[in-house]
Amino acid sequence: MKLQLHIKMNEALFLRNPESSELGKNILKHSVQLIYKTGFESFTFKKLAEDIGTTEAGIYRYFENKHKLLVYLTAWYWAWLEFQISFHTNNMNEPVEKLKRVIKLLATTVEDDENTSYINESLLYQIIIAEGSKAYLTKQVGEDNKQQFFKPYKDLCAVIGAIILECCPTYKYPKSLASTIIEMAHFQNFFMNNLPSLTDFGESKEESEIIAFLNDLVFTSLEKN
Amino acid sequence: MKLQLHIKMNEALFLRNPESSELGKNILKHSVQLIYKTGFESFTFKKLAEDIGTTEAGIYRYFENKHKLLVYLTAWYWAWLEFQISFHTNNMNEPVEKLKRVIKLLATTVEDDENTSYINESLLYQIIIAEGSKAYLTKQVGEDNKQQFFKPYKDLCAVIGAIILECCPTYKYPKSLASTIIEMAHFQNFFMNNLPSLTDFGESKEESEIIAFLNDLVFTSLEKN
DNA sequence: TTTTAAAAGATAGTATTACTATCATAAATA
DNA sequence: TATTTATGATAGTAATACTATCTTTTAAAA
Repeated sequence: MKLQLHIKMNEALFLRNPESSELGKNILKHSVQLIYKTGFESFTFKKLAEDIGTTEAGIYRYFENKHKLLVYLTAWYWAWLEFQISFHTNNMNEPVEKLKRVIKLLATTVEDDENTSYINESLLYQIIIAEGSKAYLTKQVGEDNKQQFFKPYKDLCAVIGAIILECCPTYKYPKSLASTIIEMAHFQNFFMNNLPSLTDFGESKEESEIIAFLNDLVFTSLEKN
Repeated sequence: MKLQLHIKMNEALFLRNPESSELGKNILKHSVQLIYKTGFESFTFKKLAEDIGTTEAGIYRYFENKHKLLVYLTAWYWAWLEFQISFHTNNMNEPVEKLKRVIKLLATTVEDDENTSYINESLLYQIIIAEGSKAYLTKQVGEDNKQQFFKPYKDLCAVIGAIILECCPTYKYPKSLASTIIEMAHFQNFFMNNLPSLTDFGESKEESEIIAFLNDLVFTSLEKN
């Protein structure tokens, strides 16, 4: 038996639901591969169409433009990760252990999840690291936010903030610390691999060191407060 | 008497030195204004040329493409900020006070510096916040790095890392903490203004709160270690 | 002062990107 | 079987990201 995890996406992100057809699923699958391979800047709907073996116009029936597609993919990832977190911290009652688990999940390269056949999570994780912030670092961030495009990110941040408060009810910056952990889990990874002198992990290039750094940062803060 | 601060830029960043002519200085000045106004994605050399009253081809004689121009502006900013830091922490002998000053400089909107007439630092600061990471979040980051485009950023990070070690010689992650402070000074500002629920400063929208958060984060870590 | 070299202006042109529109066909549904 | 719906094929447009060329202006060297 195979449980199918289904993430309900914001309908304003697409013109036609990509999960509703083979072509749609192919768009998701191949866009992850192609963005991973070429980077978001040189990624175009034309190349994607060629990759899939359909036409540009075909892609435009699903997504208005490549920005919306990127926002879709990042939103999907945050929703997926929130589920992973709730799943993996489900029966834990020690908040400190929970938060450690969260940090580990944020900073660890995920394996491809067989349950979601058309999205390769391990490639998507790399996309989140290198392109994720481009989803909101735009002039339209206000409008996109009004349309709730970033709700999964904000929800995840709220969940982590709540765990932080469980660890230390008097801590004053739970949400900022949560967004710091999320962003730094990814940026330190990007720096480690691309601009290593911005980190202390340039030699080893071990994710475990990023986790150790974040744990140190977070728990000294929470113990003191 | 007026002291002119001069920042020597990496020559591989431009085709013709923009500081060597009126047109060049206009390119810098108007590109800062235009990127600030329209965002980097919709910023084009054509619009810039119209803004200045020159032609597209004229801009291309100075910069190969808009990516190089963005890298130029960010590199300039980091070099300028490193000078500001060394200037403002010059006669301080208490490392903790020094680091507090650095955090304040990183997280405070700068006023336009009269000494550099053609670059508006206060607009540039906003560009760094919203577009800065796009300078390195690309597929060419490796090549750009080989050409030393990010040296000013790395130098700044090294300076801050050194101050961190002065505060606490046993601390294990000086460089990662430095890059975390730098990035978070900007991201928390962006979040506060655009996605406020990712921070604890959504109501007040006060930079001073970001500074307080970073101080708390950094100094509890350094005291404990 | 004249010569000449370098920078800037004016104009044109190309390939690619980011779309929109239309029509025919295939597949699913009523 | 009729009809809606998705897809495929093709075309077309405006904008972007450049490159090339030629002329005029400016400024430095002879």
